[in-house]
Amino acid sequence: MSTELPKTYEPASVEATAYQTWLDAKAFHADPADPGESFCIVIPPPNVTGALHLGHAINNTLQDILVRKARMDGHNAVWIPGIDHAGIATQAVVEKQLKEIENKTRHDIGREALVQRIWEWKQQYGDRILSQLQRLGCSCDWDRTRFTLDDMCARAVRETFFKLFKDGLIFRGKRLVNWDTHLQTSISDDEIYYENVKTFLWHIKYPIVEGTEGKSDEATKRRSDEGGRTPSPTLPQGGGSGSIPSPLGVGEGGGRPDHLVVATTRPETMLGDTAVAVNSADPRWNWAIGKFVKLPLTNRLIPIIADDILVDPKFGTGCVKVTPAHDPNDYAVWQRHQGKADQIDLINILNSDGTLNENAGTYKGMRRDLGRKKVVEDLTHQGLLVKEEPYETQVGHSDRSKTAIEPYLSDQWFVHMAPLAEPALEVVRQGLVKFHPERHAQQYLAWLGEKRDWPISRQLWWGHRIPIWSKEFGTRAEATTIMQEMSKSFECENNAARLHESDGRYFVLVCLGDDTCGDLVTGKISTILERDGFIQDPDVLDTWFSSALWPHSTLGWPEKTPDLAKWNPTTVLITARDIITLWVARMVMMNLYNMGENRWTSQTAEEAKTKISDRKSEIIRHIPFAHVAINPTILDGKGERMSKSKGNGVDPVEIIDTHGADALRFTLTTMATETQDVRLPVKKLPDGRNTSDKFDFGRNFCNKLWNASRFALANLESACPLLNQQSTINLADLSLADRWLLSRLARTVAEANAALASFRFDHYAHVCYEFFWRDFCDWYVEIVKPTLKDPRQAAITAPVLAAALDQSLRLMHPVIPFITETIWWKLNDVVTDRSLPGLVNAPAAKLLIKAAWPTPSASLIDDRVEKDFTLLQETIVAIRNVRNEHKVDLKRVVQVTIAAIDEPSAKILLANQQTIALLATCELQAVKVAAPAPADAVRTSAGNCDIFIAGMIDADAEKQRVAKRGEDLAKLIATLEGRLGNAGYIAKAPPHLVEQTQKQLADAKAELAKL
RNA sequence: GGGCGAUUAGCUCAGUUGGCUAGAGCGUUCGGAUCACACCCGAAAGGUCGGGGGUUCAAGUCCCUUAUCGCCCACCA
Repeated sequence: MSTELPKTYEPASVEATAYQTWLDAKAFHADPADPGESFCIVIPPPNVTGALHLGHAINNTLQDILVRKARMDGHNAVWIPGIDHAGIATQAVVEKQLKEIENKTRHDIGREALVQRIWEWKQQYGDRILSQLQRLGCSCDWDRTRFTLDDMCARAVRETFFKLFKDGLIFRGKRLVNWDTHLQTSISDDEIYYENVKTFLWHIKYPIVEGTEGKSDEATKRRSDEGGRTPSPTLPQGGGSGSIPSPLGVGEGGGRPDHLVVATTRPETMLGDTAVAVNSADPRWNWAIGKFVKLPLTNRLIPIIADDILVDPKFGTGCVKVTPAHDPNDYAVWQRHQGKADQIDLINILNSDGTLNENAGTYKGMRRDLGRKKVVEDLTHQGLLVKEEPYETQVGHSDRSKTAIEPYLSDQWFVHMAPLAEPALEVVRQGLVKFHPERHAQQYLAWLGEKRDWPISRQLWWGHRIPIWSKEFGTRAEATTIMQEMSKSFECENNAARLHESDGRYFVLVCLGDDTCGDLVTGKISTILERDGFIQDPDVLDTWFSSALWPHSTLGWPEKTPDLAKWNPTTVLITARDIITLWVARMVMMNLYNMGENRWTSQTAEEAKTKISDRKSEIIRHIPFAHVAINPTILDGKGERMSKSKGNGVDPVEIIDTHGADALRFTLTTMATETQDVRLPVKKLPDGRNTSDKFDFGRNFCNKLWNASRFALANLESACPLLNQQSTINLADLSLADRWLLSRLARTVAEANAALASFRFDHYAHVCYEFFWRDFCDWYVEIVKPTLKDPRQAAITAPVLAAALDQSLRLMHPVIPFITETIWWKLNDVVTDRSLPGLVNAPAAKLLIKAAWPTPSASLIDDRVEKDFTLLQETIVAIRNVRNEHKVDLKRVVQVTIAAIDEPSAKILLANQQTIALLATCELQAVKVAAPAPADAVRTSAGNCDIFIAGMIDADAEKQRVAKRGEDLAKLIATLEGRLGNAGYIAKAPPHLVEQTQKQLADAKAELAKL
């Protein structure tokens, strides 16, 4: 017997073999020259820092489903795998290791050595991630595995940076960044977490100075130079007598106070204050606008300005100290007032390590917490501290170093977003890029719509080094001259130079797009530059900069490769919703920019809209992907997001060990709904590994498939002679069950197609489950058991069984590839041709992964057949039901008489009486219209046919059963009568519904009457 | 504070444009070692669809409101 298959499906014994077979057959490998419609998915590259968890498992399972389906559809399909170098996260991990094992910092070993160590680390952990994907069954084209820091990606990064620089979209600027004083790097907003900290709100007196004599600060000078205009034209005259009395700082003389009070949680930052802001509509303070205060401890004079955005008069004292260099809101004030009459200064008081610098005067060198203590002490001594009130606030901390972040003014590189964002917004608005579910587009549009400039420099060593060399010159003229000379010697188009002015200093910045196109004699351009005193920027790029290029950089861009021509735009991106902004939006921007012929940008929304409307067919070739499908978030048992940083991630390999890869995949796929996140309680095994009962669902399904296949294979083998002399089978030769099964099969394939086309993975898994377990196993297989033993009947049944199994395996292969592939080989051994000519086409294939997707003839879908079969099912269930209620022994054959409602029903039931007898363990006495009820028989019904079962002796059980049915009917009748009694219903509801209700009522009444 | 989502059986979730006596799996109860499968088979119990309004002939489904939970964004000196 060919079914030496074990009774229970053992994933471990087949998975490795199947996977190796696919690899050996190069089944994952794609060639752009091959025929077939392009289908491409690029993997969301997992961070090299961590092992994969179940969140990755669901994401990659869904991708694998689509790519396997596409392959079976005959598309030229490729799935590009890869890993992200994850800048700060990776460097932090290796630095931590360095500290723990060797007690060294990165400065001890230097840039090159550290980067070398990170590469070693990457090798080890990157391989682990790839092997996890392989255990999961991912059919990635491993020959095309990329790393965001490899040479191919680096080339794309340099080229992109260069183009952006040349187009003026990259600029250098001083910005307030989130500064990690420990790692001494800027970090992005998403790398910050907030902690509640109990501190104080200190209220500090700032004395008001009448007049402006004695002031010497720049801002005042500038204002004087500009003619001493009134700072705030909206200032109402004679304020101060307003109805709100000032509780604080009322001076002895007159009605006006001689000082104002500000409140702060960070008193040490007052050393960098450059203004005090009030609301122009606040009568308590608006009279003071334009005056000055003497900043305590430093004795600098700083202006009182109006800023209605910053200051909420209802909050606190109504006066806000402004420290532009150390607070994001205050920085915004500085920006708002730049170039205006009341522009203010910007003073940085911190060093990059978080200590106070020379601008902090006598506090220089102190750490920020010490400085704070000292400032409070000194203010207290001077009697300027009004109040110290307990206060709880949230302080941002670095995700990596766990230390408090500091808003810090620093030189950074930025990408100017607006011109890139407009086209990216428009392609989504116009539906060239579609989100699934659609609502996620909102987040994308909202975020991108802000067009906030993108800070791309990171003070790290691990990453793409910024391809800029710079040198300072004494004067603008000198710098300009050098620029001109350089432009002569730079024949190559791939380099650009620009003059940069900062704080009155002049720099020449040179961006090298392609360092290799220098003079062949003198060598690389960078070498020449460095010889001339230019130095390369020490910073590296934000990881997202390289990730943003992923859909084209992985395919070889900027080279015009066959891969790129074939597979970009890619077909669909599947990702988690938390990186819609950081990643998805940027990919859309950069693909449009890089792949568009003329590095297209748009200054206005209108311009973008017009261009895209007019040239849709062209633009559609420049998007990175046509669809973005968002997969659910995996939560742990407590409902918290599974993530590496939280440490609650579960390794999919542990689940695969206990349940099998297919069970994991199938279960996760049923959970991939559009709305719900997936809550996955896990439990610890004695050996410390995790597992979860949730995956029993998938494991059971696989086991069912395994055993149904064992049954089918054993029976097909014995029917083999019949199969090989197979003659054409006509629909008319088939039994009701055969035709029903084929109808259900065809319907299921259609539903699966629709589900996958709309990224409803849960629907796909669901229809597979229903068809295979419920229809195929529970009904069809049970019905054909005796048929298969009769050679005459088996001549029809066996081919149908073989075809149905063949199609089922194809249908389910994308979600459960290992088990279906393994069974496929066995099926190939037993029956070579499973086609039913004209009905089911089943082209032979050695490997299922390369087989054709099922395409049973649509004409097989037959509502009439399905309805007739339902009558058969209901009849059987009704008899089983009564048997169970009466506790009839399973083996006891009961006598049944069926009084059919009409001739067609009688005909169906009569034709299938053997099936009824078999599945309901009964003997049919009579099946005909209006058959008389035998004496002492219990009555039940199905499809309005009366079913009489003789020999039921449990009177109590019967009484109960009848009573319950009577109650149900009474309820139903009341509902239906109510509906029909409603004049509106009769008048307005569609006639077929009214008719249906009337019929239901009549049937219910008739049944009740018979009870 | 703004945006999005969720709330349906003990648990985890489906429920397509409003039109069923609201479904599934697990769990529970009853019956079963039947020769594909006990990771199984047959059957049953279990829900006024978070609360309150409204629209409609008809609401789990649409609108308003409210409560609770989750996520994203912006964050109060």
